Amino acid sequence: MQIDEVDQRIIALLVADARSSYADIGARVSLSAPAVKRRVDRLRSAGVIRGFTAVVDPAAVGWNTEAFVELFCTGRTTPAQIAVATRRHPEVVGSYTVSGEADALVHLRAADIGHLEQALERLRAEPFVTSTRSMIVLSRLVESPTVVPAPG
Amino acid sequence: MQIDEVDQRIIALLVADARSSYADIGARVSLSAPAVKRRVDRLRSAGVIRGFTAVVDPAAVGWNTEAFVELFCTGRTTPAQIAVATRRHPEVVGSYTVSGEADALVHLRAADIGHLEQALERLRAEPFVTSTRSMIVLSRLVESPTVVPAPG
DNA sequence: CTTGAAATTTCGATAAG
DNA sequence: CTTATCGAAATTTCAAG
Repeated sequence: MQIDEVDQRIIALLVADARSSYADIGARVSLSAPAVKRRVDRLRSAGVIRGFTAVVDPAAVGWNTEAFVELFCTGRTTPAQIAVATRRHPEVVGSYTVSGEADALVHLRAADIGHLEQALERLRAEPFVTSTRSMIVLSRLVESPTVVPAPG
Repeated sequence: MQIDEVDQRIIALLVADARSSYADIGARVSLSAPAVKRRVDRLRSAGVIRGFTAVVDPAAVGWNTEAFVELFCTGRTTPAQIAVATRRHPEVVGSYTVSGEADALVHLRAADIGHLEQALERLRAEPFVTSTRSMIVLSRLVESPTVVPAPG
């Protein structure tokens, strides 16, 4: 799909504030509200824009503990297997296959250390997991929800 | 601040779709639209809801390469130092101090391997960085923008 | 094929109960 | 918190570039 500079600016504006009106966006990109809506609809159906979400402070809803866990897997483990296995756990907020020593990196978010330990235990129980190495997050320094290239 | 079950359900609905109307949300939580708006306003000013954003497919906007980099730092490096240093780089989408071997974990997103290498080089040039260990993301299996505890 | 303008419907914000 | 109201925004339709 083709994305022009106007689309990029619209995307950037929606990332900054998903609730801004089409008229507001239109004013900034020199287009009418319906024209903006059509572009947004097109971007949505093309999958460029996956959706709109609220950014929530995890601590405020009681999720105070976070960790990144490196997974070491048995020889013939497929990414698909890791995907379905990690997706099962509600504590998993991110999961990636990676190059390097480990086979996968899993981002966990839990209520507290006890909850985290329990989630980790469940992860380790997956049949293809041979071992894990955990990094507990001490403080979150940066966390951008999404990133778009700078307009221009 | 106090968050009740209704607030939690409202948050969950907004995470699922930040553009749903107050009336729609109200219908699902058995409240009127103004009542929902008041709660959302309260949650926003309390910082529980940080904002609303569009979820964008990074690949669709030309960011095809991703990596997690472990930072090893000199003895007296503070989290604040790491924060300001990592925040400077536009490729950094996440940055955390962690327990374990490394001192920090940095999540990078770049256009391609060349761009990633360049960003990594800039990171390694930070005075307090003694060494790094990179995990290049081969495939993204799970990536939830945010997570809220299951309602109920 | 995309835009802009007008018309209709829906939504948001506020006041009152 | 709810109902009611007014102004604004979204959405559809349609005509024009």
